[in-house]
Amino acid sequence: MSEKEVRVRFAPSPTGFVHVGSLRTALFNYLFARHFKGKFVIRIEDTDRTRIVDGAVENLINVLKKLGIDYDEGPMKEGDYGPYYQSERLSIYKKYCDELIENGYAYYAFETPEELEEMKKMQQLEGKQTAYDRRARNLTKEEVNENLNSGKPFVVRLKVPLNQEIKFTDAVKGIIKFDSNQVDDQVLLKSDGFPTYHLANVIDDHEMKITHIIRGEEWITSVPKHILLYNAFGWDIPQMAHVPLLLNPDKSKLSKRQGDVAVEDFINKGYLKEALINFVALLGWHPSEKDGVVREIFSMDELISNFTIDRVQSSGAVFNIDKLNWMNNEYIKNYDLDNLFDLSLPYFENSGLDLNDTEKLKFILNTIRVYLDRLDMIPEKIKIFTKENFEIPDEFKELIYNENSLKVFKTLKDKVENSDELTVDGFKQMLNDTGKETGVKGKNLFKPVRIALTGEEHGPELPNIAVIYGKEKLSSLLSKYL
RNA sequence: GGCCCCAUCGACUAGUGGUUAGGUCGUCACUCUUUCACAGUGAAAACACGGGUUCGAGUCCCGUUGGGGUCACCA
Repeated sequence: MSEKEVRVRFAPSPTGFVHVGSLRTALFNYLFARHFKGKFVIRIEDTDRTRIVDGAVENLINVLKKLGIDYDEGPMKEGDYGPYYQSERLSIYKKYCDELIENGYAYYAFETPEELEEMKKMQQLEGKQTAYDRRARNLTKEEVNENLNSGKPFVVRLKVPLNQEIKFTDAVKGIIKFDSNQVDDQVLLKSDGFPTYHLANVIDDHEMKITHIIRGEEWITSVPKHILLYNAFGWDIPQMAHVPLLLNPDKSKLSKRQGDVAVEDFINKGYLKEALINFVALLGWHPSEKDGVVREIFSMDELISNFTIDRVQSSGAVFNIDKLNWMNNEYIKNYDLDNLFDLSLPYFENSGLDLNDTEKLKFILNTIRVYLDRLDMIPEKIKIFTKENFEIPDEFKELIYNENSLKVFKTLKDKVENSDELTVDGFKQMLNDTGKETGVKGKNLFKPVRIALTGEEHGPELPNIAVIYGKEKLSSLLSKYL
C-alpha cells in the first residue's frame, strides 16, 4: 500500500451563521490534516438553491480565519481540484449520473411531489414504514422515453440492490451493518437538475481525492447510499469517521432553541479564539494522559500534534457553558496584556473613560481581568471607576458617618493631597499610616474607605482603585464626607 | 414506530482484564487576602441493569432498559 497524501474536507452548506457543531467538525478535520501534514479542503455544498443565504460563505471563511483555522483549497483559494462550489460542478454530476443510468444503477422517476405525498399518506394510514415504493423501477423503456420526450419533469433515483448486507468500518464507531432493503431509492438528481447531497458528495470526494471523511454522526444512516454509489462507480471508499454530536444540556442535538450556537455570537461576546478552539476540541476528543499528566489547556499547535481519530469519543458531548467560561477566564488571566488590550478596546467604548489613555486603560484591564469570563463583561466591571455622585446605600451609612471614619477620611485625604504621584504601594502605605495615626484598624479602616470611594462593598483592590481614580478625584470624593 | 449509534461522578473525560476507579468544570467547606474574586487545601459525587466468558470484569460477549440520530426532489 502506497502512502497517500491525507486529504480531508469540510463541506458546509451556506445557510447562514456558523454552528458550533460545524466548527467542531471543521476543527477536527483541520487538526487531522495538519497532524498528518495533509491538505484541508473546504467545499461549499450549495445544491439546495432554496436555502442559500447571501454572504454566508464569506462569513464562514471569516469565522474560521478569526479562529485560526486556515485551509489549503476552497473558495477564494483555488487548488487543483476545483471548482469548490458544487453549484459550479453541475456538468460533472450530470456526466456521472448518466453513467449510472446507463449501467443500471439508477433510474428515472416522474412522480410529482403531490403523488409522493399521497403515497406517504397511504403508507402512514396502513401503518407501514414511509419510503419510496420504488414504483418507477417498473417503467418500461418506452414509457420512460415517452415521458422524457414530452418534457415531463423527472428525477433520477438510486436503484438500491435488494437483499444485500451493506457493511463498513467507521474509524470511531467500528463495524456498522445495514440491510439494503431498508435503504431508500434516494433521489440523486433533482428535477431542477441539481444533484442531491448524496450524489454530489460521493462524486466530489472521489474527484477531489479525499482520503478521510470526518463528519457528524447524523450522517451515518446515509452511508449505505454512498457506499452503493462508490461501488457502482467502482471507486475506493474513503475512510469514514463519524464524530459524536454536540448536545444540549437535555442531551438532544445542540440547537438554537436552548442557547447560543452561532460561533459569531461567541466571538462577539468576547470569548477568545484560543479558548473557543481549546474548549471545542475537548468536546468528544481527549489526548491520552501521558505519564499520568492531566491537562486541560492546549494551544492549537499542541492540539495538532496530539490529535488522532482513535482518541475521538463515541458518545455525544454536552456543550457545557460553565466550563467554557472557566476556560475563557483562564486565557484572559494569562493572556499577554497588550494583546488582550487590543481585543478589549471595543468594550471600553462609551464607558466615559479616555480611550486615548491606553496606559490607564491597560492598568484597569489588568486589575479587572481576573473577574472576566468574557470580554463583554468589561462595561459592567468598569462602571465602578466612572460613576459620578453615587449615593451611599442606607445599610452602610452608619459605617461612613461616624467619628472614626471621619478621622480616617480626613487623614487619608491630607496624605493623598500631599503625595507626589499616586502608586499602588504608595496608597497602601498611606492607608496603613492612616490606620496607625487614627487608631482605627481592620474592617473599620478599610471598609468605610472602600464604600466612600465606590459606594460598594466589594470590588477590586483598593490601591488599584485609588491609582485609577487619581489624586484629584480621590480627594474630592473623600471631601464629601467631611 | 423501522433502521442505526451510544451508555464511568450533574457536565467534559482518564481507564484498553487485576486501580483505594484518576483529573477538569460546577457544588460545598477550610486557608490565604482586613472586601469580592484569584490562588491553595480538602469533601461530597460515577462504572444503567441482568446474564454470561474468566481465577478475576468499568474494561470482552449477549440481552434488557435508557438516551440520541435518521427516516425529503435539505444538507
